[in-house]
This record gives sequence, structure tokens and C-alpha cells, in this order.
Amino acid sequence: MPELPEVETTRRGIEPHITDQRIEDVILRQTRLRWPISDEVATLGGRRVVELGRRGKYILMRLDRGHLIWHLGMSGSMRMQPAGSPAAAHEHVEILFGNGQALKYRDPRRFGALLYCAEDPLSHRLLRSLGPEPLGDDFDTDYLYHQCRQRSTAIKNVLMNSQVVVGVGNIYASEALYRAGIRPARAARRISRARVALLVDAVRATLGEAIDHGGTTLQDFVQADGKPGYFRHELQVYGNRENCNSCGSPIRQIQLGQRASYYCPRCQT
DNA sequence: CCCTGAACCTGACCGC
DNA sequence: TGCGGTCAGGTTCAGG
Repeated sequence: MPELPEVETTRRGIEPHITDQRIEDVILRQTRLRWPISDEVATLGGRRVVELGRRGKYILMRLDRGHLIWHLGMSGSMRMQPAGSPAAAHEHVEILFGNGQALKYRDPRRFGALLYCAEDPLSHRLLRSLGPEPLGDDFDTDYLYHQCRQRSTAIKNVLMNSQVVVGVGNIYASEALYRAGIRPARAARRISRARVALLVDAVRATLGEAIDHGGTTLQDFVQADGKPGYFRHELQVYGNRENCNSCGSPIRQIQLGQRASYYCPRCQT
């Protein structure tokens, strides 16, 4: 999926097309996603989109009454197309707007979600215990060092724990650790404060640059205009079985927390 | 509380 | 060409 940069790229691409627009109709072709789409979603015609926000990997669509919470799962994408254009395979949801544009949600693996929420979406059970935004002020050295102190698990697992910090998935965890010179399997509590500071900077820089490139496309992800993300060309270790761009050592792959992890055995300690 | 592994689902790819 | 096995960007949930 879609990690934070892909979700933010999606949000930015869609926002200008739907803000202040009136929903004409909602088409549900498949309601069995991670959780079933509630019947209320089909009845949103007439409501207006007030703003499009994001919390971690969730896209928050605030309506003049109620909210939609979207998640892209592993294979989800959202794009704008003219209303009436043919539906692609696995295009489960379509929202038609007064301006003749359609927001299309596509998700082959259906690990994503679309939830209707009457109240504050930040209080929803799926969102209320999320950690800080990695690009916000609350994610700093003091915070992450404190989170690491008592944890014996690998630092990569800590980075990918959404209760610790949101938005860092399997690609960017490997990339940020490479950038910080820290091995993904290193026990979190065995990392010095100075190196945690490097890691905080690395996470921010990696995610920020990925957003600037429109995210990373491996298979499914497309931006709101249908183009892929271009950060794939900037990846240093993820999916790379070749040599380190810095020292030439072969990149190694290990398994951590059910996920493939990549690192340079010489540059990362 | 912390940590691990199973589960959800489809499609791409690889070796035979 | 077909078949079976493996792997894939996420996250909840059950259980130790």
C-alpha cells in the first residue's frame, strides 16, 4: 500500500476536485472490504464535501453532515475521472459529483476500508490510539527515544507500529533505517539517543522526499490523475538485491515481523 | 503492557 | 499453456 506518502499524494490530488462539491450519487459495486461498507454510504447524495484531511494512512472526508474515513489497504488507489467513464476491474466505489467528476476507489485485494462516521473521526476506535504524525512537531528525538527505551523488539518493528508513529510502512521503514545507518533488526532499546535523533531526521526526510516525488508505485498505486509515483527510482535498499549505492556491499534481505527487510551490512550497524 | 503469528484477498511471477 | 507455490505497500485480532 500506500504508505503515508502515497496517501498524502492521493489526498492532494483529489482535494481540489471535490472540495465544496455536492455529491450527486454513490455507486457501490462491492461492499465487502476489510469491513463491510455500511448502507448509509449509499444514501449520501445531496451532501457536500467540506474538506479532505488525513490522519496517518487514513483519508478523512468531512461532509456538511458526517464523515467518510477511507483506507487504501495494500492495493488501494483513488482517482478522479469524468463521470460515465467505464469502470475498471475492482473499482468498488464511485462517487459522482455536481461538477461532472467521479471519484473512483479501486482495491483488488480489498484490504482497504470505507467507513461512515457521524461524529469526530479522530475519536473513531481505529484512529483514536494512533501515534503522532511523523512530519509533525510531536515526533521528535525525545519522544522516539522514550518509546524505544523499554522495547526489546527490532527498531524496524517499532517504526512500523502505528501506535508509536503513523504512516511508516515496509518500504519507508527500510529506507529510513538505511539513511540513518541503523540495522533494521537492532533492538530498539540498544540505540543511542544520538542515533535516534538521526533516525527521526531520516524518517522525516524520506517521507518528505517521497511525497515530493508523488509516492512509490510498485504495482497498483496511481496518483489521482492516474500517473504512477516516481519515488521508486529513489529507493536505496527496498526490493534491491544489488549493491549498496554508497559502499558497494551486496544489500541483504532478512525477515522481521512477517515482512521483508533490506539493509546494507556495512553502512548500517 | 509487549510481542508474535494468523488471517483477510487477489494477482503477478517463477519453476516445472 | 497450465498448475502449484511464493510473495506483495496494511492492520486487526487472539493468544503467549
